[in-house]
Amino acid sequence: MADVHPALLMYLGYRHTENRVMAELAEAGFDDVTLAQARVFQRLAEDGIRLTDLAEQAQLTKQSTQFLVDQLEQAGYVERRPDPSDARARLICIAERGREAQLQARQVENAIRREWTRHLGKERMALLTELLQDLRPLVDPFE
Amino acid sequence: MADVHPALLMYLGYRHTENRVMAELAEAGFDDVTLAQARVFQRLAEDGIRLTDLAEQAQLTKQSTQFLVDQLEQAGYVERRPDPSDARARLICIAERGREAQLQARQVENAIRREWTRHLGKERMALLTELLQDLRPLVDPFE
DNA sequence: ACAATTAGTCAGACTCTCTGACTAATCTGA
DNA sequence: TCAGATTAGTCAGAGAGTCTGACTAATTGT
Repeated sequence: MADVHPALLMYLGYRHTENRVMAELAEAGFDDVTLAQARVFQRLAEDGIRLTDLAEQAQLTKQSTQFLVDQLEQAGYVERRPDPSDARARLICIAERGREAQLQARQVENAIRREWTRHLGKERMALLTELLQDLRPLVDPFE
Repeated sequence: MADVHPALLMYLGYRHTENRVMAELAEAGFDDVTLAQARVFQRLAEDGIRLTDLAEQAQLTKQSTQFLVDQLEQAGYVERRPDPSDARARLICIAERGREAQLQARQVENAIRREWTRHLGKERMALLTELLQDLRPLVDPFE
């Protein structure tokens, strides 16, 4: 069947990457992060993010996000700092252990990038990335 | 930041499509399907599939899959038939209401395909699909 | 200054997913 | 051939994840 929807193919690529990252994180000792936690963690920005914004990006309610961030904080992956611009808000930042996990995750991501590049060739891999980027305005609610 | 991982871009495309399908299904009256149910339903083959195989493809335990299939069956989206080749097994098939929902979902998918094609152009859309297909052996555990 | 909005929290219910223990049918090899 | 191992599915219970609703405190706008 040649007529598989591109979105399904995208899903396969994403799922494969997520699986690999989770597996290798666990192997590297980060075996206390759940998938749900990782999906939230993944969206943390370098300079911190508010719970509400994080929730919106993760497509979760802020209560659900809070539940997961609490666990990430408990486990040392994340810390909350006061938001200097708003006393109600707090900025969720990557903490020490989170930084280490992030490094590990990036290595897996890079490995996958290399595998895909080796398979497609450098040109076509660049093309794929470019095409996906082009599609972004249509599919990314934050762009 | 130009260096977003292609897998993340893939995720955005998939999530957008899934969101759209779910929203328009709900609008068309199929508002009793949950996301978890839909993700299982999506994997049903024309000639039926066994619970165990469905579970493997959905990356769930067979107990979880059973839980969701039971609900889909209750709601008329799915029916179970005996498997002629194995008296232990049953084939999970698409039922009447499921057929209707599938039709609706396909229309949304086709609409998205058209939108993407309009945005990228016919050539580049074909190229994207081809590149994603090429990647499939690396990312699809069933290929 | 005060009403409306926004950021976050708390509590409780419901959905989803898992592990473990089980039955029945099928397969395998001595 | 037939007894043990495997496979397909089920049942029960626990745990994780997600939601809605009600709330407090800070900020914004008029």
